Amino acid sequence: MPGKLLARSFFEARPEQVAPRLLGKLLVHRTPSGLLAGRIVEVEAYLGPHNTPPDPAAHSHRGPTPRNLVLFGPAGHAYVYSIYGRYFCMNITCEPEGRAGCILLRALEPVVGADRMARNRGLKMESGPCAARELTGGPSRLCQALRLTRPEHNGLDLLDAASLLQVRDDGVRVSEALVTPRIGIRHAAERLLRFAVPDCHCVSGPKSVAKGFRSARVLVC
DNA sequence: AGGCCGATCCTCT
DNA sequence: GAGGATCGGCCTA
Repeated sequence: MPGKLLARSFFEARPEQVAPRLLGKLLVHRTPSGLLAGRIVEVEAYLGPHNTPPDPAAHSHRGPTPRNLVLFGPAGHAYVYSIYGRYFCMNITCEPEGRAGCILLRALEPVVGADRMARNRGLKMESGPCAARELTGGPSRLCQALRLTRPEHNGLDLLDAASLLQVRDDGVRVSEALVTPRIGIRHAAERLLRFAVPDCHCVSGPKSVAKGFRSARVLVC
């Protein structure tokens, strides 16, 4: 297994603070047929209802429901939900237990098992820099590539050595992050809560968004 | 390169 | 009963 597990305290903080620091970390899935791993290169922060101003784009906006209950539990767990009847998206919970807040994973860079990810996505294995974006560039694409589903993975502890799904730190540091509005939402569409590795060819969205047109760069502390 | 559209179904009101 | 943190195909240019 590459790298080491992260401390719970890493995630027991505000999502907008955790999100940029999550860039460069590994998402590792131990499947029956082998290890799948990708480096996190694009994320979005979604804020819990205790915040002022509130975040109407967040699933936790109107308080706990059967679907979003995991968001109000302890930090460092997987929140996986289904969308548009066909896809899944994966988040990591933040904030101390009792408060909601999470980080949506929007893109990975394939690290281990790219050939199997391509098969999981129903793609032929091509070479070149364009392939990675099609493989794991997008919140539902990365779930498909790593075989992540709500029934199997929602609520899993990502910081437990025994867990099949983990977030790990292999020492790679991302010093700078691109900050832009979040993608694909109706409410609070102007807030700068999307964070991406600058100039990464794996990030999702239209090219203008991917390249960070009209965005800011911040140092990651 | 960008915009529109349909697929498809779960969740909450 | 409506709408959604998406994707891929097809259209225009």
